[in-house]
Amino acid sequence: MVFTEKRIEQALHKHGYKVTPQRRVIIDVIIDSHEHLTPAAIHKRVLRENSSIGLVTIYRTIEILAELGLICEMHTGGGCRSYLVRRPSEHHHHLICSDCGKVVDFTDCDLKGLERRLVKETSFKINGHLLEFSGQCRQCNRAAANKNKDKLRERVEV
Amino acid sequence: MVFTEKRIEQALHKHGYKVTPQRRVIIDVIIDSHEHLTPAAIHKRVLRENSSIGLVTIYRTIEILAELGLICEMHTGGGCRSYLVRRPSEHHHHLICSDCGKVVDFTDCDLKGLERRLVKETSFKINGHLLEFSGQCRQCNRAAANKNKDKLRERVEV
DNA sequence: CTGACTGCAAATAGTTTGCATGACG
DNA sequence: CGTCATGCAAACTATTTGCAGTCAG
Repeated sequence: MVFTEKRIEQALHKHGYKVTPQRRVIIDVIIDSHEHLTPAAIHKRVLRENSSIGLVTIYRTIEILAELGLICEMHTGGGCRSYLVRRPSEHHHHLICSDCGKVVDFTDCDLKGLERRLVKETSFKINGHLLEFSGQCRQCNRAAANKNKDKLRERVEV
Repeated sequence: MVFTEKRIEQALHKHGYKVTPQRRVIIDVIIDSHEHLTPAAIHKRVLRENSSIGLVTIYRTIEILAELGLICEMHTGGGCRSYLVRRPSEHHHHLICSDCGKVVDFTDCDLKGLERRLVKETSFKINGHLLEFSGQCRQCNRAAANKNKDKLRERVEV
């Protein structure tokens, strides 16, 4: 089950956002398409319904929808440029610290079983996968913990 | 073990690319940094070594290095904009057809064991993960197979 | 009514291209 | 020496912002 138009409109409402005709069209387009759409692609389709909606409105609307967790962003290659020397091993993954950007590589991901099941269930031919964990490294985690401690202290003192 | 400067220069050479001072500096910077660097960040560091290297050269060099598989691109959120209605289930992943863009969702990814091991080995606090499989859906796979058949036929006929 | 929303135009950021000059092999 | 590489400027593309008018609640 996927969010319906009504559900999305309720969510907008609940968070103090207005439900405008433009937003309705944009939401319809995203719901009707089962592909992942770039802002420009959404705009193109939206224009078929209402030729006066600006691309800016698409950007502003998807920002809100993403913020409310109603749509999700995908990573389809290209665009996110960030590079690292590669390990010659044919295959590896990353564990990335979202605070300091530190990267730890790991090789064995043990997804064969899952992959086999997906192939069986979807009839896809699977060529590859992208797996990344994100979190906080030891230092950043500790730093964050200390900061919280400070904050608590402040609250008590005030 | 990671690609060394020498290895990378050999690879450039082997593929008919020249080893210039600019490329040396860029390669050094990428090797020396264990973080993932954006083109702009690479440029900044490169300027410390040689203040006359242009950002354009960074772009052209990383393009080659990526093409030769010497560096790898990472996905660190933001930048890749492409959206889809979200399933209300708290957690899911995608299987994406690289030909037609069709997306299949799946929920259970069974990474707990791997996650536990990573936590133990790296002392990271893991907050989340990004998992995507890419491949060809049944239709596109079939279409591709037919096209290949046609190609083979052509070759035979010519 | 009033604050949030919209469209336009302009600003900004990121990336690519054309071209004359320079240098690796 | 020829070919590929470089740097500059300009062109593009993608995204964000400022603003005045408009509209949902």
